[in-house]
Amino acid sequence: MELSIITGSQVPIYRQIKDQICQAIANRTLKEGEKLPSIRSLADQLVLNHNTVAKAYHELVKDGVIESRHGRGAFVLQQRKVFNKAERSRRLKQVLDLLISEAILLNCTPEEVREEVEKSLEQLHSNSGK
Amino acid sequence: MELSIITGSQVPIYRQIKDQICQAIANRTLKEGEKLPSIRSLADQLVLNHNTVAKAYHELVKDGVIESRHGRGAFVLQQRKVFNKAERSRRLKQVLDLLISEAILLNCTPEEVREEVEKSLEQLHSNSGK
Amino acid sequence: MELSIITGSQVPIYRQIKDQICQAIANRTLKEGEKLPSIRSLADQLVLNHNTVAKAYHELVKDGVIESRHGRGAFVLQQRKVFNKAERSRRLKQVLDLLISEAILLNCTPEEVREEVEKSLEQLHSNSGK
Amino acid sequence: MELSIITGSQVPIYRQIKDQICQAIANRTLKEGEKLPSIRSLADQLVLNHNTVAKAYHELVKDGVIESRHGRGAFVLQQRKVFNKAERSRRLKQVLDLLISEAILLNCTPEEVREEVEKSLEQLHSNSGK
DNA sequence: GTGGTCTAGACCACA
DNA sequence: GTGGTCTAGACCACC
Repeated sequence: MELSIITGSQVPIYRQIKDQICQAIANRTLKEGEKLPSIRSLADQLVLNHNTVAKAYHELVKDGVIESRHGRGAFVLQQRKVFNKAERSRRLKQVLDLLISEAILLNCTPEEVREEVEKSLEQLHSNSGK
Repeated sequence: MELSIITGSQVPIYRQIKDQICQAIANRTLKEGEKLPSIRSLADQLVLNHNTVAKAYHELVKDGVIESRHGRGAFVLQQRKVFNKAERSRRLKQVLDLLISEAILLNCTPEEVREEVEKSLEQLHSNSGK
Repeated sequence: MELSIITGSQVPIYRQIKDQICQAIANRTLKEGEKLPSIRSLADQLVLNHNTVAKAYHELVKDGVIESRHGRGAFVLQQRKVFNKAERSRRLKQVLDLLISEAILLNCTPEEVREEVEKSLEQLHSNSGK
Repeated sequence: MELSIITGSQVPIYRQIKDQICQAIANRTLKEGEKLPSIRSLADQLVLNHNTVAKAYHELVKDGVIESRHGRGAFVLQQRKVFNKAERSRRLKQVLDLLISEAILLNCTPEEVREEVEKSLEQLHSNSGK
């Protein structure tokens, strides 16, 4: 599995790891029942503190995405928690409020916001064909 | 002016104040040249420390949205600061990273994100014809 | 890094810190990508409250000079934010108003002001060839 | 006497009054022994709080530029306090340090700073022929 | 350990 | 009265 960390981003590192594992599961790079890399090996690979990776794994366990088997490692679970449409809409709206405020402050046109959204959405494209 | 603060939110209080003032200016609840409530009176009204309000106002000054006049108060600027394209792109990107991160976690399709963006963009439309 | 603070000065402490860090970067005492002292350690060293140092760092972040990484520290940015001509002019004007005000009070001739400006500009020369 | 106040400036209003009176004396618009407008009439004319004008006058008295005669008004003094060259240089340097820091932060060339200085110096020109 | 936010309260400069 | 700065100390998120 290939993960890439952007160190200057607003998104915390543990969240980037979490995001990318979710994405890998969604597009079936990581399949159900498959073993994840160990916390320490992933930390070494990404040159991170192992506590950072541990936090990401811990949240994935809490979210029911992976399962931690003592002494054996972490494994992708069969059942993924699914957010319903209303829940997804509600949670996206929180971030979108920030976006709109920033757009107002910067005096952007709606068109410009759409363009920037499209640019950022490319990261999601690989996830759309699943 | 009516502001509402959610204390338990992820979004820091000073940011909520900043956002709501921006929106008030955008929808012309606050007009150009108009005086904002004083830092301390707004702090009293929202039951906050005055430094929290001061921080919000200070950022608005830095962003060229309002002007602070020593001993007299803060006023909405007549002429907004112009951000260049690169700066607008840079600052939008910071928020968009959060959006994409959330979308990945929620397993949204790009199409669904576009829909939600369009819904939120309506707040911007009302302001774009002026 | 050696900073010196004058507590009785007209110039606020956080501004003195900001200025000296800018100058340290300009004369390459602080290099690109280098880590700044932590907020709290610098506050201890200068016998200041940590919030005062935080305010200086925060402004440097806003001005695109340094980058703050949560839990890791603050770092000199590789690539400086580019201000457009209008913005540079606007911000220089603010300081120049103070200069002219002082020159009037001291009854200086324009020629004398020019001489003093040239003396001070030498600090900028050393940085301009890079 | 014609005074003009810029309300959005960094320079406090009382200081703008002080500056312009000094300048008027220097270019002999106001002559020695001449009566200044009363505090309240000047406050009315400039649409200011009379305390603001009073503060300007009070500092001019303290600096030995004008004299306040109880019940009769304020008058320009014969003897103006003269700053020697070294003193002028020292006081200009304080403000010039701020200018250089800002120029470094904005990544200005020395040439650009000179241009902006020249623009601001035009306010001093009327004072140079005395 | 790091930075980010918030509170409480103080003192100063300006109008 | 207004805003600007600074201190002291708290709690949180991140690494």
